[in-house]
Amino acid sequence: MGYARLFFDRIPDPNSVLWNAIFKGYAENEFYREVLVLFNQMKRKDVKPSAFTFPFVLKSCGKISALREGKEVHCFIIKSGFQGNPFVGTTLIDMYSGGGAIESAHQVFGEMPVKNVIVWTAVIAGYILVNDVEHARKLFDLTVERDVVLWNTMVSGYIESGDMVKARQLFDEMPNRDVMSWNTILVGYMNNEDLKAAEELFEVMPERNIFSWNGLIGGYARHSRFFEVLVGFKRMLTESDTVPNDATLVTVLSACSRLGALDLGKWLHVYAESNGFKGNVYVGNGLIDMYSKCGSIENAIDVFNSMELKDLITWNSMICGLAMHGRGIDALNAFDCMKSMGEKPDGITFVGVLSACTHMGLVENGFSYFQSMTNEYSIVPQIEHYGCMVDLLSRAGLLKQAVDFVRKMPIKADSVTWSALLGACRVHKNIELAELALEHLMELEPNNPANCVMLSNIYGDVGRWKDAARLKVVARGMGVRKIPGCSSIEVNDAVTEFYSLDERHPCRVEIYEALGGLTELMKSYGDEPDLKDLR
DNA sequence: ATAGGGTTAG
Repeated sequence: MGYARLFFDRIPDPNSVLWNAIFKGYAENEFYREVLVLFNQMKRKDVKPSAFTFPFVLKSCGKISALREGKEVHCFIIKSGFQGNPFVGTTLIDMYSGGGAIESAHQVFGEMPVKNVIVWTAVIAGYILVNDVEHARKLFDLTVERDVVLWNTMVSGYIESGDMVKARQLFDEMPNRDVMSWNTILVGYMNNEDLKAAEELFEVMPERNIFSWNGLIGGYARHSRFFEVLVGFKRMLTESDTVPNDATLVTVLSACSRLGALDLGKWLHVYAESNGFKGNVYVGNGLIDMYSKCGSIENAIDVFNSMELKDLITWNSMICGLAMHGRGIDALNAFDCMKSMGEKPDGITFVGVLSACTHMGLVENGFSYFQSMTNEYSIVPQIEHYGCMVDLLSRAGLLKQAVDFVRKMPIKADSVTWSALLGACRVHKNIELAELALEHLMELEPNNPANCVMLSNIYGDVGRWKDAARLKVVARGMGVRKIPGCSSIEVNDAVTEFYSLDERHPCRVEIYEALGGLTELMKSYGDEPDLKDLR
């Protein structure tokens, strides 16, 4: 765009076609503000816009939610007699409904002399966007011409409102379906918690494209079914001609992160580099996160350094990854570096920054970063940030201050916050505050036995066995079993889950013998393993 | 040279 603009600026009296070309360039590259600035210049130079001008300008207004400017453009359109143009009208409808002004969108629609199927689709999509499916359906029933896009729009309207029955009914009524119709209903089932229906549909689809595969794999990922993500990806590679794209890789990388599948993650890294994804910001971000969460922070840093283009998520992934690995200084340095590169931090950046402070015990620094959120960056701290502060104080052993902080918080503390405090009470052996934390946790999560088990363990630590037993009984009385903490390890190209004291593995005897040997070895180095939790 | 539908990351 830089060169295009230089060239444009040297044209003595650009006509409307040339103006439209520069608008198109800026709109396609998401420089929406620049489109509006240039449109004003065009008006000042008295160049008459054509019907082609307004779609670019209106789209830009919509994208940056500049409804006020959009209305001015609308007036200009009426004055210059373009309001009947279907292209202009459609973009007006789109802009108004995108800004929540559905009445204005409907008015534009009503005043249009020629309503083709695209105009109808735009206004129906508008009603869907403002959660008025019923109104959308009424309009749909009034249409005389229906093409596959209109049908798909109405089907996805029902899906977004959570009504899969109506969506499926309409899908079955469709005179003809394209791949997108199938993909829409597939993702619909996935997002409305019916994985089985989605899986069955996937098997009978007449045709699949990249969106079908990503819909399946991405749906699994959203439901934390990470093994299925890997299985789906392997199926895609072996039994289809569809080539993975960046969205596919990002999804599979996130599954690797959660499963600790470092070898597969490394394979994906090589695959990405040799298949044209070098320099893809999405994939790079996924790789940073995968390497961090799989324990390989050095590889994460290498990916980070190799990325020429970085966005907010790149920085956030790196900062959070470093904090996660206890490299607080590096995390805070990265934060400074980010600012000097002109990238604006957001709420998630501060989750990383605050947890970096927590792991280094930097209470005062943590507070000044917390203050800077509102003072310097006008970011309103959310519950997770208050939780970070409670965690910061708690882990530093300042339990009393942590409770005071909770009392002064403008938001009600959630279970994560109280659990952080409860966990720290165990380390710092503070029974009184542990009991207080449990009281609140019982209110917030009355059916989670983990909280009672934790307090029971704290009693056990200090030898109050009666109280410990009493709370174990309470925990058991909750009717649900505590979900055991589960971990996973990648061995020989497969990921295996395991629990504490797991007896399921065929090699359990050898595994526990090796663990016993390691424990002895640690003792010989003077380390005394704390085996309390293995009771 | 312009308008309506689907997937991804912290």
